[in-house]
Amino acid sequence: MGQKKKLAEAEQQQSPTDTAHKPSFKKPRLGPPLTLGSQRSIYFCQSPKDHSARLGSEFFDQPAVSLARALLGQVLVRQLGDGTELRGCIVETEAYLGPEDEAAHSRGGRQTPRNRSMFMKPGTLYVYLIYGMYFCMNVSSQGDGACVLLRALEPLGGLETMRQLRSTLRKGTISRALKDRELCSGPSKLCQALAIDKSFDQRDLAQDEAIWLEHGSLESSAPAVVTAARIGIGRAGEWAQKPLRFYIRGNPWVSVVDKGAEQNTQA
DNA sequence: ACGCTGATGTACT
DNA sequence: GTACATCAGCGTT
Repeated sequence: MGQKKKLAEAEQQQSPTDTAHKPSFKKPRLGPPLTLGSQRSIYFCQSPKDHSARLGSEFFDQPAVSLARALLGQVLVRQLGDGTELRGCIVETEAYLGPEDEAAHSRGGRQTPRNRSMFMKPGTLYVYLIYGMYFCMNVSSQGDGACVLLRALEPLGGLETMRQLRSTLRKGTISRALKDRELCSGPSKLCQALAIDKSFDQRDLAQDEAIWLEHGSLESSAPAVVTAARIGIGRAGEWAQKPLRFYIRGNPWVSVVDKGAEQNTQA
C-alpha cells in the first residue's frame, strides 16, 4: 500500500544530473511511435535521433519459449510522466507455459482476477504483487495462460533515475548507493528501477505510451543463450527442473548464473 | 562464496 | 491459515 504512494512520489523526484535521456522538446509530448503490423518505414527514418522501432503486436504472437528467447537482446523502454526515458536491454527471461505448467499461475487452467492478463492477447503485461512488497512483470505470449517473466536487464539509460527509484522504494535504511549491477538484476529489482507497479497490469506492450519494446542492436540480436531451470520454483515438482529460463551467456547483468546448465549448453 | 531471516500483503487451500 | 515466480542485510565458510 505504501509502496504505490512511494512510487508515485519517487516518480515526481528528478535527479538533476540525469538529464541525458530526456526528450529535447517540451511537453506535452506525444507518446512513442506506434507500429501497425510489421510496417515501420518512413516514419522511423525521418528522425536520425529516433532510431527506435517499436516492436508491434506480431512480435509477441509466438509461443512462450520462442518469445522468451526472442526477447533477449531487445530493449525495454519506460517513459516516466515527466518524459524521462529509462532503457534496459533484456538479458534474462523465463517462460511459463500455461495450464500444463505446474509452476505457472495459470496451472490447471486457473483463471482469476489476478492472472487474467495471462490469458489476454500476446503482448499484454501481467504484473503481480509478490511477497507483499514486490512486483514481477511478465509479457503474455501465444498460448492460453502462457507468458514470459522478465528477470534481468542491462541498464542502458536513465541509470541515476533508476538508482533513485530503487533506493526510494527500498525500505528502511538510507543505505549505500546501489551499484549499476544491482539496479535491474532480478524480476522485482527491474520493476522498481523502471517504476512498474500493478497499474501496468493488462497494458499492451505494443500500444502503451509509457512502456514499449525496441529492437536491440545488431550484435545483441543473436546472442548465445544459456538454457537453465527457473528460479524460485519450490513446489512445482518436475516442472521446477525444466529448462525454461533463458539468459545471455557471459552477460554480467544476469541475476543468477547456472554453471551446470552452461556446461550442457555449450556455445 | 553460501545460508539464514525478516519484511509485508494478497490470493486462494 | 499458508504459500508465495523476492530482496537486502547480516552472519558464517
